Amino acid sequence: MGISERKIREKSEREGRIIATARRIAEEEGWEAVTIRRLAQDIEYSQPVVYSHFASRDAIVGAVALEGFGDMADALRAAAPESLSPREALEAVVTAFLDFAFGRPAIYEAMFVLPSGLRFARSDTPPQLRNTFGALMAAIAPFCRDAELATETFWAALHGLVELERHGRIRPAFRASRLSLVVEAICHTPDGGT
Amino acid sequence: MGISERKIREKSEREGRIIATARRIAEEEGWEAVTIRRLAQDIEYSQPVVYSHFASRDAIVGAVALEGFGDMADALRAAAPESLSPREALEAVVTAFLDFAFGRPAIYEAMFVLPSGLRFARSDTPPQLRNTFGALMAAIAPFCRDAELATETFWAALHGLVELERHGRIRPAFRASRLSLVVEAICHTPDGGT
DNA sequence: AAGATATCCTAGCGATGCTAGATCTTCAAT
DNA sequence: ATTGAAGATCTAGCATCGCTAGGATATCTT
Repeated sequence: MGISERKIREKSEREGRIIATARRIAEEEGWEAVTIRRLAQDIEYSQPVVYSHFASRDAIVGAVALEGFGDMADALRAAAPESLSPREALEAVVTAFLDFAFGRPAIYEAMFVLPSGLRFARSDTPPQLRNTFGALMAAIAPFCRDAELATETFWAALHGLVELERHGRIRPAFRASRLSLVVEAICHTPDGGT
Repeated sequence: MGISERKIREKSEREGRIIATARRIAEEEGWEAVTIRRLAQDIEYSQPVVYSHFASRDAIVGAVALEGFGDMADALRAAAPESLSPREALEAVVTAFLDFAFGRPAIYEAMFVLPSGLRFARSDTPPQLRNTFGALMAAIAPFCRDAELATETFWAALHGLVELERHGRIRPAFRASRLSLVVEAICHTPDGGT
Protein backbone atom coordinates (compact mmCIF):
# COMPACT_ATOMS: atom_id res chain seq x y z
CA MET A 1 0.00 0.00 0.00
CA GLY A 2 2.71 2.53 -0.90
CA ILE A 3 0.25 4.62 -2.86
CA SER A 4 -2.00 5.56 0.02
CA GLU A 5 1.05 6.24 2.13
CA ARG A 6 2.30 8.62 -0.52
CA LYS A 7 -1.04 10.38 -0.44
CA ILE A 8 -0.91 10.74 3.29
CA ARG A 9 2.62 12.07 3.00
CA GLU A 10 1.60 14.56 0.30
CA LYS A 11 -1.32 15.72 2.36
CA SER A 12 0.93 16.21 5.36
CA GLU A 13 3.42 18.16 3.25
CA ARG A 14 0.65 20.37 1.94
CA GLU A 15 -0.49 21.06 5.47
CA GLY A 16 3.03 22.07 6.37
CA ARG A 17 3.14 24.41 3.41
CA ILE A 18 -0.11 26.04 4.51
CA ILE A 19 1.31 26.66 7.97
CA ALA A 20 4.63 27.90 6.66
CA THR A 21 2.91 30.21 4.20
CA ALA A 22 0.61 31.62 6.87
CA ARG A 23 3.60 32.21 9.09
CA ARG A 24 5.58 33.93 6.35
CA ILE A 25 2.75 36.23 5.30
CA ALA A 26 2.01 37.10 8.92
CA GLU A 27 5.64 37.95 9.58
CA GLU A 28 5.99 40.01 6.42
CA GLU A 29 2.63 41.76 6.23
CA GLY A 30 0.76 41.07 9.46
CA TRP A 31 -2.05 38.66 10.26
CA GLU A 32 -4.75 40.65 8.53
CA ALA A 33 -3.02 39.81 5.25
CA VAL A 34 -3.38 36.10 5.97
CA THR A 35 -6.60 35.29 4.15
CA ILE A 36 -7.85 31.92 2.99
CA ARG A 37 -7.84 33.10 -0.60
CA ARG A 38 -4.24 34.21 -0.32
CA LEU A 39 -3.17 30.94 1.27
CA ALA A 40 -5.00 28.92 -1.37
CA GLN A 41 -3.34 30.90 -4.14
CA ASP A 42 0.13 30.49 -2.62
CA ILE A 43 -0.15 26.71 -2.25
CA GLU A 44 -1.77 26.50 -5.71
CA TYR A 45 -4.99 24.88 -4.59
CA SER A 46 -8.54 26.13 -4.24
CA GLN A 47 -9.98 27.48 -1.01
CA PRO A 48 -11.94 24.37 -0.01
CA VAL A 49 -8.68 22.42 0.02
CA VAL A 50 -7.43 24.72 2.76
CA TYR A 51 -10.57 23.92 4.69
CA SER A 52 -9.93 20.20 4.28
CA HIS A 53 -6.83 20.76 6.44
CA PHE A 54 -8.10 23.34 8.93
CA ALA A 55 -11.63 23.85 10.14
CA SER A 56 -11.27 27.62 10.29
CA ARG A 57 -8.86 30.49 9.95
CA ASP A 58 -8.39 30.45 13.71
CA ALA A 59 -7.16 26.87 13.49
CA ILE A 60 -4.41 28.02 11.11
CA VAL A 61 -3.41 30.72 13.58
CA GLY A 62 -3.37 28.00 16.22
CA ALA A 63 -1.05 25.81 14.14
CA VAL A 64 1.41 28.68 13.71
CA ALA A 65 1.12 29.44 17.41
CA LEU A 66 1.90 25.84 18.28
CA GLU A 67 5.06 25.94 16.16
CA GLY A 68 5.89 29.20 17.89
CA PHE A 69 5.60 27.63 21.31
CA GLY A 70 8.01 24.92 20.20
CA ASP A 71 10.48 27.56 19.03
CA MET A 72 10.08 29.60 22.18
CA ALA A 73 10.64 26.61 24.43
CA ASP A 74 13.84 25.88 22.55
CA ALA A 75 14.96 29.51 22.75
CA LEU A 76 14.32 29.75 26.47
CA ARG A 77 16.13 26.49 27.21
CA ALA A 78 19.06 27.43 25.01
CA ALA A 79 19.36 30.76 26.83
CA ALA A 80 19.99 29.09 30.19
CA PRO A 81 22.78 26.49 30.05
CA GLU A 82 23.52 24.78 33.33
CA SER A 83 26.80 26.60 33.74
CA LEU A 84 25.01 29.82 34.65
CA SER A 85 24.18 30.87 38.16
CA PRO A 86 20.47 31.02 39.02
CA ARG A 87 20.51 34.80 38.81
CA GLU A 88 22.33 34.78 35.46
CA ALA A 89 20.02 32.11 34.14
CA LEU A 90 16.98 34.10 35.19
CA GLU A 91 18.26 37.21 33.45
CA ALA A 92 19.07 35.24 30.33
CA VAL A 93 15.64 33.63 30.17
CA VAL A 94 13.59 36.78 30.64
CA THR A 95 15.78 38.53 28.09
CA ALA A 96 15.27 35.66 25.67
CA PHE A 97 11.53 35.92 26.22
CA LEU A 98 11.45 39.57 25.28
CA ASP A 99 13.83 39.05 22.37
CA PHE A 100 11.51 36.41 21.00
CA ALA A 101 8.46 38.61 21.46
CA PHE A 102 9.95 41.65 19.74
CA GLY A 103 11.97 39.72 17.19
CA ARG A 104 8.99 37.74 15.89
CA PRO A 105 5.97 39.82 16.75
CA ALA A 106 3.58 38.02 14.43
CA ILE A 107 4.37 34.61 15.92
CA TYR A 108 4.07 36.08 19.40
CA GLU A 109 0.72 37.56 18.48
CA ALA A 110 -0.54 34.17 17.31
CA MET A 111 0.68 32.59 20.53
CA PHE A 112 -0.73 35.07 23.02
CA VAL A 113 -3.17 37.52 21.52
CA LEU A 114 -5.15 36.14 18.61
CA PRO A 115 -7.88 33.56 19.07
CA SER A 116 -6.18 30.25 18.38
CA GLY A 117 -8.14 27.65 20.30
CA LEU A 118 -5.09 26.73 22.39
CA ARG A 119 -5.64 26.02 26.08
CA PHE A 120 -3.21 25.93 28.96
CA ALA A 121 -3.35 24.14 32.26
CA ARG A 122 -5.61 21.38 30.96
CA SER A 123 -5.19 17.68 30.36
CA ASP A 124 -5.09 18.20 26.59
CA THR A 125 -2.51 20.97 26.67
CA PRO A 126 0.10 20.18 23.97
CA PRO A 127 3.72 19.54 25.02
CA GLN A 128 4.97 22.69 23.26
CA LEU A 129 2.95 24.78 25.66
CA ARG A 130 4.01 22.75 28.68
CA ASN A 131 7.65 23.00 27.66
CA THR A 132 7.51 26.77 27.30
CA PHE A 133 5.94 27.11 30.72
CA GLY A 134 8.45 24.60 32.08
CA ALA A 135 11.44 26.52 30.74
CA LEU A 136 10.20 29.66 32.44
CA MET A 137 9.51 27.82 35.65
CA ALA A 138 12.99 26.26 35.69
CA ALA A 139 14.49 29.75 35.75
CA ILE A 140 12.18 31.10 38.42
CA ALA A 141 11.91 28.09 40.73
CA PRO A 142 15.21 28.73 42.58
CA PHE A 143 13.83 32.01 43.89
CA CYS A 144 10.53 30.97 45.42
CA ARG A 145 8.57 28.27 47.11
CA ASP A 146 5.41 28.03 45.02
CA ALA A 147 7.10 27.86 41.64
CA GLU A 148 3.95 27.41 39.59
CA LEU A 149 2.26 30.44 41.09
CA ALA A 150 5.38 32.55 40.77
CA THR A 151 5.85 31.48 37.16
CA GLU A 152 2.30 32.42 36.27
CA THR A 153 2.76 35.80 37.90
CA PHE A 154 6.08 36.74 36.38
CA TRP A 155 5.14 35.29 33.04
CA ALA A 156 2.26 37.75 33.21
CA ALA A 157 4.71 40.55 33.95
CA LEU A 158 6.74 39.70 30.87
CA HIS A 159 3.67 39.41 28.70
CA GLY A 160 2.38 42.72 29.99
CA LEU A 161 5.66 44.42 29.19
CA VAL A 162 5.47 43.13 25.65
CA GLU A 163 1.86 44.08 25.11
CA LEU A 164 2.00 47.57 26.59
CA GLU A 165 5.11 48.36 24.58
CA ARG A 166 3.60 46.94 21.39
CA HIS A 167 0.59 49.19 21.89
CA GLY A 168 2.64 52.29 22.60
CA ARG A 169 1.61 52.49 26.27
CA ILE A 170 5.09 52.58 27.76
CA ARG A 171 8.43 54.09 26.71
CA PRO A 172 10.41 51.78 24.43
CA ALA A 173 13.71 53.30 25.52
CA PHE A 174 13.28 51.95 29.03
CA ARG A 175 12.68 48.34 28.14
CA ALA A 176 15.92 47.12 29.68
CA SER A 177 15.32 49.08 32.88
CA ARG A 178 11.89 47.58 33.32
CA LEU A 179 13.32 44.13 32.74
CA SER A 180 15.94 44.74 35.43
CA LEU A 181 13.18 45.74 37.77
CA VAL A 182 11.28 42.53 37.10
CA VAL A 183 14.39 40.47 37.74
CA GLU A 184 15.01 42.38 40.96
CA ALA A 185 11.46 41.70 42.01
CA ILE A 186 11.78 37.98 41.41
CA CYS A 187 15.04 37.80 43.35
CA HIS A 188 13.94 39.82 46.36
CA THR A 189 10.34 38.86 46.86
CA PRO A 190 9.69 36.51 49.73
CA ASP A 191 7.27 33.90 48.50
CA GLY A 192 4.22 35.05 50.34
CA GLY A 193 1.60 34.58 47.70
CA THR A 194 -0.20 31.64 49.19
CA MET B 1 -28.42 81.87 16.74
CA GLY B 2 -30.17 79.36 18.99
CA ILE B 3 -30.99 77.17 16.02
CA SER B 4 -27.46 76.33 15.05
CA GLU B 5 -26.68 75.75 18.69
CA ARG B 6 -29.52 73.29 18.90
CA LYS B 7 -28.07 71.51 15.86
CA ILE B 8 -24.67 71.32 17.43
CA ARG B 9 -26.26 70.00 20.59
CA GLU B 10 -28.26 67.41 18.68
CA LYS B 11 -25.20 66.30 16.80
CA SER B 12 -23.30 65.95 20.04
CA GLU B 13 -26.13 63.94 21.56
CA ARG B 14 -26.17 61.66 18.57
CA GLU B 15 -22.46 61.12 18.92
CA GLY B 16 -22.99 60.20 22.54
CA ARG B 17 -25.67 57.72 21.55
CA ILE B 18 -23.33 56.09 19.04
CA ILE B 19 -20.69 55.67 21.71
CA ALA B 20 -23.16 54.43 24.30
CA THR B 21 -24.67 51.98 21.81
CA ALA B 22 -21.27 50.67 20.80
CA ARG B 23 -20.38 50.21 24.43
CA ARG B 24 -23.61 48.41 25.23
CA ILE B 25 -23.38 46.01 22.29
CA ALA B 26 -19.73 45.31 23.05
CA GLU B 27 -20.52 44.54 26.67
CA GLU B 28 -23.49 42.35 25.84
CA GLU B 29 -22.29 40.53 22.74
CA GLY B 30 -18.61 41.32 22.24
CA TRP B 31 -16.86 43.73 19.93
CA GLU B 32 -17.32 41.63 16.81
CA ALA B 33 -21.04 42.35 17.08
CA VAL B 34 -20.37 46.09 16.93
CA THR B 35 -20.80 46.75 13.22
CA ILE B 36 -21.48 50.04 11.52
CA ARG B 37 -24.74 48.71 10.15
CA ARG B 38 -25.86 47.67 13.60
CA LEU B 39 -24.94 51.03 15.12
CA ALA B 40 -26.71 52.88 12.33
CA GLN B 41 -29.83 50.83 12.83
CA ASP B 42 -29.82 51.33 16.60
CA ILE B 43 -29.51 55.12 16.38
CA GLU B 44 -32.06 55.15 13.54
CA TYR B 45 -29.83 56.79 10.96
CA SER B 46 -28.06 55.50 7.88
CA GLN B 47 -24.48 54.27 7.88
CA PRO B 48 -22.89 57.40 6.36
CA VAL B 49 -24.22 59.38 9.31
CA VAL B 50 -22.11 57.22 11.60
CA TYR B 51 -19.12 58.07 9.43
CA SER B 52 -19.90 61.76 9.76
CA HIS B 53 -19.10 61.37 13.45
CA PHE B 54 -16.23 58.86 13.35
CA ALA B 55 -13.71 58.36 10.58
CA SER B 56 -13.58 54.62 11.08
CA ARG B 57 -14.75 51.77 13.26
CA ASP B 58 -11.47 51.99 15.17
CA ALA B 59 -12.29 55.57 16.10
CA ILE B 60 -15.51 54.36 17.73
CA VAL B 61 -13.55 51.79 19.69
CA GLY B 62 -11.23 54.62 20.68
CA ALA B 63 -14.12 56.75 21.91
CA VAL B 64 -15.38 53.92 24.11
CA ALA B 65 -11.82 53.32 25.31
CA LEU B 66 -11.47 56.97 26.24
CA GLU B 67 -14.65 56.84 28.30
CA GLY B 68 -13.28 53.67 29.85
CA PHE B 69 -10.07 55.40 30.88
CA GLY B 70 -12.11 58.10 32.54
CA ASP B 71 -14.08 55.48 34.45
CA MET B 72 -10.97 53.57 35.40
CA ALA B 73 -9.20 56.66 36.66
CA ASP B 74 -12.23 57.39 38.85
CA ALA B 75 -12.36 53.81 40.10
CA LEU B 76 -8.66 53.72 40.98
CA ARG B 77 -8.80 57.04 42.80
CA ALA B 78 -11.94 56.07 44.67
CA ALA B 79 -10.27 52.85 45.79
CA ALA B 80 -7.49 54.68 47.60
CA PRO B 81 -8.78 57.33 50.00
CA GLU B 82 -6.10 59.21 51.90
CA SER B 83 -6.95 57.49 55.15
CA LEU B 84 -5.32 54.27 53.98
CA SER B 85 -1.73 53.34 54.63
CA PRO B 86 0.52 53.12 51.56
CA ARG B 87 0.39 49.36 51.68
CA GLU B 88 -3.40 49.27 52.04
CA ALA B 89 -3.78 51.84 49.28
CA LEU B 90 -1.57 49.82 46.97
CA GLU B 91 -3.57 46.66 47.59
CA ALA B 92 -6.82 48.52 47.05
CA VAL B 93 -5.65 50.04 43.77
CA VAL B 94 -4.33 46.86 42.19
CA THR B 95 -7.48 45.06 43.29
CA ALA B 96 -9.60 47.80 41.75
CA PHE B 97 -7.62 47.47 38.54
CA LEU B 98 -8.35 43.79 38.23
CA ASP B 99 -11.96 44.25 39.27
CA PHE B 100 -12.40 46.77 36.50
CA ALA B 101 -10.71 44.51 33.96
CA PHE B 102 -12.78 41.43 34.77
CA GLY B 103 -15.97 43.31 35.56
CA ARG B 104 -16.06 45.15 32.25
CA PRO B 105 -14.02 43.02 29.89
CA ALA B 106 -15.26 44.67 26.72
CA ILE B 107 -14.31 48.15 27.89
CA TYR B 108 -10.95 46.84 29.02
CA GLU B 109 -10.44 45.25 25.64
CA ALA B 110 -11.13 48.55 23.91
CA MET B 111 -8.69 50.30 26.21
CA PHE B 112 -5.78 47.91 25.98
CA VAL B 113 -6.12 45.35 23.25
CA LEU B 114 -8.07 46.56 20.25
CA PRO B 115 -6.67 49.10 17.81
CA SER B 116 -8.08 52.40 19.01
CA GLY B 117 -5.65 55.05 17.86
CA LEU B 118 -4.95 56.12 21.43
CA ARG B 119 -1.36 56.95 22.33
CA PHE B 120 0.36 57.21 25.67
CA ALA B 121 3.42 59.16 26.75
CA ARG B 122 2.97 61.82 24.08
CA SER B 123 2.16 65.47 24.08
CA ASP B 124 -1.35 64.81 22.76
CA THR B 125 -2.17 62.10 25.25
CA PRO B 126 -5.69 62.82 26.58
CA PRO B 127 -6.17 63.58 30.28
CA GLN B 128 -8.18 60.40 30.86
CA LEU B 129 -5.12 58.34 30.03
CA ARG B 130 -2.82 60.54 32.09
CA ASN B 131 -5.16 60.32 35.05
CA THR B 132 -5.32 56.55 34.92
CA PHE B 133 -1.56 56.32 34.82
CA GLY B 134 -1.36 58.93 37.56
CA ALA B 135 -3.70 57.04 39.85
CA LEU B 136 -1.57 53.94 39.51
CA MET B 137 1.60 55.92 40.05
CA ALA B 138 0.24 57.55 43.19
CA ALA B 139 -0.19 54.13 44.73
CA ILE B 140 3.21 52.83 43.71
CA ALA B 141 5.35 55.92 44.23
CA PRO B 142 5.78 55.45 48.01
CA PHE B 143 7.63 52.20 47.40
CA CYS B 144 10.29 53.20 44.91
CA ARG B 145 12.55 55.94 43.66
CA ASP B 146 11.85 56.00 39.92
CA ALA B 147 8.08 56.06 40.15
CA GLU B 148 7.41 56.35 36.43
CA LEU B 149 9.54 53.34 35.58
CA ALA B 150 8.08 51.29 38.42
CA THR B 151 4.55 52.24 37.41
CA GLU B 152 5.15 51.15 33.82
CA THR B 153 6.55 47.87 35.02
CA PHE B 154 3.88 46.96 37.52
CA TRP B 155 1.15 48.23 35.28
CA ALA B 156 2.51 45.70 32.79
CA ALA B 157 2.31 43.02 35.45
CA LEU B 158 -1.34 43.79 36.09
CA HIS B 159 -2.15 43.91 32.40
CA GLY B 160 -0.36 40.62 31.86
CA LEU B 161 -2.33 38.97 34.64
CA VAL B 162 -5.56 40.12 33.02
CA GLU B 163 -4.60 39.05 29.53
CA LEU B 164 -3.22 35.64 30.40
CA GLU B 165 -6.25 34.84 32.50
CA ARG B 166 -8.63 36.10 29.80
CA HIS B 167 -6.92 33.78 27.32
CA GLY B 168 -7.00 30.76 29.61
CA ARG B 169 -3.24 30.68 30.11
CA ILE B 170 -3.22 30.74 33.91
CA ARG B 171 -5.45 29.30 36.61
CA PRO B 172 -8.40 31.56 37.46
CA ALA B 173 -8.65 30.19 40.97
CA PHE B 174 -5.27 31.65 41.91
CA ARG B 175 -5.98 35.21 40.85
CA ALA B 176 -5.84 36.58 44.38
CA SER B 177 -2.62 34.73 45.16
CA ARG B 178 -0.91 36.16 42.11
CA LEU B 179 -2.09 39.61 43.06
CA SER B 180 -0.64 39.19 46.53
CA LEU B 181 2.64 38.20 44.97
CA VAL B 182 2.68 41.34 42.83
CA VAL B 183 1.99 43.51 45.86
CA GLU B 184 4.77 41.74 47.76
CA ALA B 185 7.11 42.36 44.88
CA ILE B 186 6.32 46.08 44.79
CA CYS B 187 6.81 46.43 48.53
CA HIS B 188 10.07 44.50 48.78
CA THR B 189 11.91 45.39 45.62
CA PRO B 190 14.74 47.86 46.06
CA ASP B 191 14.48 50.33 43.22
CA GLY B 192 17.42 49.18 41.19
CA GLY B 193 16.02 49.53 37.73
CA THR B 194 18.01 52.51 36.62
C1' DA C 1 -38.73 83.18 -4.18
C1' DA C 2 -34.43 81.30 -5.56
C1' DG C 3 -30.00 79.90 -5.20
C1' DA C 4 -26.52 78.00 -2.07
C1' DT C 5 -25.46 74.95 1.56
C1' DA C 6 -25.90 71.34 4.77
C1' DT C 7 -27.75 67.02 5.74
C1' DC C 8 -29.06 62.49 4.88
C1' DC C 9 -30.05 58.19 2.28
C1' DT C 10 -29.89 54.65 -1.42
C1' DA C 11 -27.07 51.81 -3.61
C1' DG C 12 -22.96 49.71 -4.34
C1' DC C 13 -17.72 48.40 -4.29
C1' DG C 14 -14.33 45.30 -3.03
C1' DA C 15 -13.19 42.43 0.43
C1' DT C 16 -13.77 38.68 3.98
C1' DG C 17 -14.74 33.58 6.02
C1' DC C 18 -16.92 29.80 4.69
C1' DT C 19 -19.78 26.15 1.96
C1' DA C 20 -22.95 23.65 -1.38
C1' DG C 21 -22.90 21.20 -5.47
C1' DA C 22 -20.82 19.81 -9.63
C1' DT C 23 -16.80 17.65 -11.82
C1' DC C 24 -13.08 14.91 -12.25
C1' DT C 25 -9.90 11.30 -10.77
C1' DT C 26 -8.84 6.97 -8.64
C1' DC C 27 -9.62 2.42 -7.22
C1' DA C 28 -12.02 -2.10 -6.25
C1' DA C 29 -14.99 -5.61 -7.79
C1' DT C 30 -16.95 -8.03 -11.46
C1' DA D 1 -11.57 -4.28 -19.64
C1' DT D 2 -15.92 -2.23 -17.52
C1' DT D 3 -18.42 -0.25 -14.25
C1' DG D 4 -19.81 1.78 -10.06
C1' DA D 5 -18.42 3.64 -5.65
C1' DA D 6 -15.44 6.64 -3.17
C1' DG D 7 -12.47 10.28 -2.73
C1' DA D 8 -10.33 14.60 -4.18
C1' DT D 9 -10.77 19.02 -6.12
C1' DC D 10 -12.85 23.06 -8.24
C1' DT D 11 -16.32 26.58 -9.58
C1' DA D 12 -19.48 29.50 -7.99
C1' DG D 13 -21.82 31.65 -4.58
C1' DC D 14 -23.82 33.22 0.20
C1' DA D 15 -23.90 36.42 3.82
C1' DT D 16 -21.44 39.84 5.89
C1' DC D 17 -18.05 43.33 6.60
C1' DG D 18 -15.92 48.44 6.39
C1' DC D 19 -16.42 52.12 3.73
C1' DT D 20 -17.98 55.64 0.00
C1' DA D 21 -19.83 57.93 -4.33
C1' DG D 22 -23.60 60.42 -5.91
C1' DG D 23 -28.19 61.79 -5.74
C1' DA D 24 -32.20 63.46 -3.11
C1' DT D 25 -34.08 66.30 0.44
C1' DA D 26 -34.36 69.73 3.72
C1' DT D 27 -32.61 74.19 5.51
C1' DC D 28 -30.56 78.65 5.46
C1' DT D 29 -29.16 83.10 3.17
C1' DT D 30 -30.07 86.68 0.29
